[in-house]
This record gives sequence, C-alpha cells and structure tokens, in this order.
Amino acid sequence: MNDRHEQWQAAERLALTLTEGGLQRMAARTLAVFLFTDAETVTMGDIADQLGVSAGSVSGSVKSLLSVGLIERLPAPGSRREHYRLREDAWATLFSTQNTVVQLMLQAAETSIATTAANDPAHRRLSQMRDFYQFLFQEIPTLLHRWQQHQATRPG
Amino acid sequence: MNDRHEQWQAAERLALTLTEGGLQRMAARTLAVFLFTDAETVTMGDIADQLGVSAGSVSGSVKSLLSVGLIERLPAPGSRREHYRLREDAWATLFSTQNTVVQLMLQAAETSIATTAANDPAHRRLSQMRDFYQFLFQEIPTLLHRWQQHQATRPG
DNA sequence: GGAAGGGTTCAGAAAGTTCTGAAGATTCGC
DNA sequence: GCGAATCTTCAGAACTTTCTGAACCCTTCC
Repeated sequence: MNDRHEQWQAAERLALTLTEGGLQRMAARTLAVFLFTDAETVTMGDIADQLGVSAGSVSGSVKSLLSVGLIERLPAPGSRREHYRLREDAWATLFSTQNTVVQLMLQAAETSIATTAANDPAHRRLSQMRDFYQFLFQEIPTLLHRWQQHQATRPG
Repeated sequence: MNDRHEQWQAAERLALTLTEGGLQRMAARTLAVFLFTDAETVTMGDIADQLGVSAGSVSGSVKSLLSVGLIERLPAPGSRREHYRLREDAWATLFSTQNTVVQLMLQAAETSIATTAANDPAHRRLSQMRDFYQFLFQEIPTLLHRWQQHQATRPG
C-alpha cells in the first residue's frame, strides 16, 4: 500500500491522464510530483531530481503551472531556493481554465452567425451551436458554486 | 453579412477553436464544412473540394467524426456517393465525449490514493482531487438533463 | 460482367511539438 | 561588491503527429 515503486508508477500514469486533459507532457509530470511528494513544499531541484530531467524543462513547466494557478510560490524563508506547492483550489482552477474553451466556442459561433443569412441552413446549425455553449457558459458558475457548498458540508 | 469570403474565414477560425477543444486539425476543418455548408448534406468529394485536401485526409476525418457521433451517414438514395450531415445532438455529444477525461481523472486519483498511507500529505492532496472529479462526474448527467429541458422550452 | 467513380489504407514526407544543454541573468551570503 | 548556487532562455536535436499520394478494393451503372 505504501511501496515507493508502485507509487511512482501511479504518479506517471496520472501524469499521462493529465496530458489527455490538455496539459503538456512535462507540466503534467511536474504536477504529479506536487501531488505525490511527501514533503509539504518542493523546489525546482527536487522536481528535476525526481523526474530525471533538465533544469530547463522544470523551469518551463513550473512557469506554466504558475501561470494557470495550479501551484503557488511560497514566501521564501531566507533561502536561496524557491519553494512551491500545490494550491488548495487547484482542481477547480484547472476546470475553469479548460472552460475558457467554452467561451471561445461561444464567440466563434456568434461571429459565424453574423456571416449567414437567416434562411441559410448554416444559420440554423450555428444557432444551435451558440445556444448550447451559451447554456454551458451560464451553468459553469452555478456548478462551481455547488462545489464550494459541497466542500463546506465535508470540511477537509 | 452574407459574403462568401467572410464566411470562409469564419469557418476556418471556428475550426481552430474546435482544435483548442481537443479535435484534430483536419477533423475540426471538416466539421466546420458541415456547419457552414448551404446544402443539407455533403459528400466526401464536397469536403475535399471545399478544403482543398486529399481524399485520404477526408476519409480519415469523416471516419473519426462518425465514430464520436458528431455526424451521421444518410441512407443513400441509390446514389454512388455517400451523403453525410451534422447530427442534431452534435454539441451535447461533443461535450460528453470530452468528459470521458473526467472519468479517467477520477480513476487515476482513486488508484493513486491506494498507494499512499493515510498520514502522508499526498493522501490528502489526492483525496481532494478525487472529491472534485467525483463531484463533476455526478453533475454531468444533471447538466445534460437541464440542457434538454432548456431546449424543450425553446423549440427549434 | 466490365469499366469507372468513389472510398480506404498505408508508407513516407512535412509539419509541429517537446526536451535538452549550454550560456546568460539573477540573487543570496559573505 | 564578489562568488556561488539557482533559475531562465533559447537554438537545435529528437520525437510525435498529421497529411499526402498512390495503390487497392468495392459498388454502381450500362
């Protein structure tokens, strides 16, 4: 149940799944380190050691994970190394990020509709597309709100 | 408002957005043809002409769009060419397909938790991940049900 | 039943993505 | 301020994905 090798395999498998979800390969592997480490925080050196990759790769991955808000830099306690950790709301954040696609789809549908005449079959098809993404777009805040409530009932 | 060139640009832009959403490039461009055509159905030849790509590419794209249920083959009325069109529930289908990732995440989290001890910080992090995706997984059917109701109130 | 159009497949070319390694920038400790 | 450790950047190598083109198969029509 607590075997290091087994745990490592699970981490790499999870990284592959994260890749399916849209993250870049190295960013996914880096995130897996943040999830599986038994320390509270990690440094870039830790990540490079754990994954056996170059410092350059780690730098790029950490930068991208920071930019989407999945990890955070901790106020360095007088150390030379920067410490990072997974953010508490990482998963809700990841979900929200992925849903910017919904916005893009909605916008694309709307501008496309504007290029069609009302009696064109394309007008009807694009309107259906717009309606669906408009619906989704409305529902996302509701969904995240329900998640917060759900969390409140089962406090960590 | 009905300029062919403008419409074509919109189609290609929409195709790029679909690519962001996880579709392959050529499949996305093909889907754009299905959306923007002023005919009720299209043939593979139509698509190849419109996009200026090889018959091989079109064959592959159409196959993949069929497999995920975004388009359908029509009962051919004694013609040599196969006719296809966008399915009515294409967008809900696309959304559902993309949410298989949620299932994969949930499974990955669960198997990962099994490799950690209860007092390991990783255990807590992975549990948070599982809780979120379990929540999402529960909510998807509800969401699609609400979409159907929403559609019923505004009939096409 | 044979010819021709339409569709499929797949090897290889083209394009795109990702990682490394090395050089440069930055920051902390002294 | 100087030196050392850490981090960043970026050109190019390695790898992956995607598209084409040509050969092959299947079906329709005469």
